[in-house]
Amino acid sequence: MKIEFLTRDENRAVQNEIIAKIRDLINFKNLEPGDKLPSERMLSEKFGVSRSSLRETIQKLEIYGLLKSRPQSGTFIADIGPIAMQGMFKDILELEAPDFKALVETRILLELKTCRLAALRRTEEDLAHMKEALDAFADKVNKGEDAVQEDLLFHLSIAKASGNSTLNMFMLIITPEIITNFEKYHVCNVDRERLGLRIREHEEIFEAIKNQDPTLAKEKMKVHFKMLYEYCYNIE
Amino acid sequence: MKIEFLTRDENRAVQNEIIAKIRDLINFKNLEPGDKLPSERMLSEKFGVSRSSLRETIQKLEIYGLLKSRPQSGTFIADIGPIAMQGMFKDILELEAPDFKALVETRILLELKTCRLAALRRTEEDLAHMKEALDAFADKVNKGEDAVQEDLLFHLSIAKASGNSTLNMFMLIITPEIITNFEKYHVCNVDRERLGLRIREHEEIFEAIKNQDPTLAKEKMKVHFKMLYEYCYNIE
DNA sequence: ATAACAAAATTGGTTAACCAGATTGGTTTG
DNA sequence: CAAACCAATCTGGTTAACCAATTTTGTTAT
Repeated sequence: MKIEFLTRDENRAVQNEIIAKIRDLINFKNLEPGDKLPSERMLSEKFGVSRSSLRETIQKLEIYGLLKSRPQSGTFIADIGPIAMQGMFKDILELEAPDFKALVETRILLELKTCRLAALRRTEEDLAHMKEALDAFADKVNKGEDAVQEDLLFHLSIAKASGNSTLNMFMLIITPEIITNFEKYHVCNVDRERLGLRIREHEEIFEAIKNQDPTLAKEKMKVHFKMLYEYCYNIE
Repeated sequence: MKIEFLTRDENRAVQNEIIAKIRDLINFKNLEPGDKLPSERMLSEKFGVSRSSLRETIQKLEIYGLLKSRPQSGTFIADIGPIAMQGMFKDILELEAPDFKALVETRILLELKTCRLAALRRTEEDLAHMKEALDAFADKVNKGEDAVQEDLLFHLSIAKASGNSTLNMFMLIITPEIITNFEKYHVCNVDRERLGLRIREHEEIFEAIKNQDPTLAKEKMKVHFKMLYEYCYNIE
C-alpha cells in the first residue's frame, strides 16, 4: 500500500526531473518555437535516462501542448513563444496533486455550465441518452440499491449534451476520482427519503434541459448541488 | 502538413481500438472493480498490438482514472463500479477533438472562477508572482511589442493563486491551444489604445484580488473578457 | 496439520536492436 | 544554372530480450 505511493511519487519525481532538463535545454540552447528538439536517442543519453522514460515525458508534455511529435521527423516545440513556454514549464513543475475539495469545487463549476449549455444545445439523441441514464438511476434507487454510478452517469450525459468537448473531457477526468471519494466518505449513504428527492431533482433538471430553459436548468442544478455541497463540507 | 493529421488520427484510431478491446475484455470477463487485468504481454498478444502501444493506452486510461498500474504486480481496475466503468469507456471513445469555440468558452468559465477564488485565497507569494507577470505584460505593451504570452502568463498566475490545483491544471491544458489560435486568428492585433485599456483591466483585476474582493475581481474579469469575447465571435 | 521459508514463475519497467517513412545532400539531367 | 531525382542518413515508432521486485507455490520443519 505504502509502496504504491512511494513508487508513484518516485516515478513522478523522475519525470519532473526530465521535464526540468527539457526546459533547461530549450532555455539554454535558445530554441525558438517551431524548432526541432534533438532526437530521443540523443536526449536520453544526454539526460542519462531510458528512452522510454523520455518518451513518456514527451507524451505528457504533448498533453499540455508544449511539444508535438511527428513520426519519422522529430519532436517540435509548440508555437507559443519562449516566455509562455518557460512560464508553462514552471507552473507544470509546481503543480500539486488535487485534493477532494478542489475536485468538488471544480465539478460544481463545470456542471452549472454544462447544464446551461445542454439546455441550449441538446439534440434529440442527447435527450434519449439522458433519459436512459435518468431511468437507470431511478430504478436502482427504487430497488433500494446503491446508485452512485448511475448518478454520475446521468451527470456525464449532461456534459456530453453540452456540445463542448473540452468541458466534457474535464468532467470525464474528474469523475472517477469523485466516485471513489464519495464511496470512501460514504457520501452516498443517505436515507430513502432524500434519495427520492434526488430522483425528483434529476427529473427537474432533465425537464428544464428538454424544454430548452437554460436558466431554470442551472437553477435546478444549483439546488441539486446545494444538498451535496453541505453534505460534503460536513465531512471535512 | 496533411500527413501529420493523418498519422495523428491513425494513431488515435489505433488507440481507440485498443481502448474498446480493453472495455470488451472487462465487460465480457465480468471483471470486478479492483480485479487485476491480464498481463501486458498477454493482452498485447491477444489484441495483436505491440506492447508499447498497449502500455501507452493504459497510461491514457490511467489519466482518466479507470486503471491503476502497480510495478511488478499488475494493472488493476479502478474502484468505480462496472456500470460507471462502461459509461466512462463509452464517453471517452465518443469524445471528439475540441474546437476553438469550446476552448474560449471553457477558458472564460474557468477564469471567472479562478479569479474569484484567488481573491479569497491568494497568499503574499501569489501576489508577488502576479505583480511580476502584470509588469512584464505592461512593459511589453508599452514597448509596442506583441504581448500575448505575457497576457496569458498573468492569467495563469491567477489560476495558481486560486489554490485549486484541478482548475490550475485545466487552465494549463487549454492555454497553449488558446495562444496558437489567438496568433492564428490575429486576436492580438489590436490598436495601441485598446492595449492600454487592457493593461488597466489587468491592474484592476490585480487590485481586486489584492484587496480580497472576490465579487469585484470577478466583475473586472468579466469586463476584461467582454471585449475579448466579442472580438473572438467576430472571427467565426 | 500448520506455519515458515525458499525457489520458481509472473509482473511492470527498462534497455537495446530493428523498421518504415521522412529528410537531406549530392549528383545528374534538361 | 536550376530543377529533378536518388540514395545515404536520421527520425519516431515498434519489437524483442532483459531486469528487479513481487507473488505464488511447493517443500520442509515444527
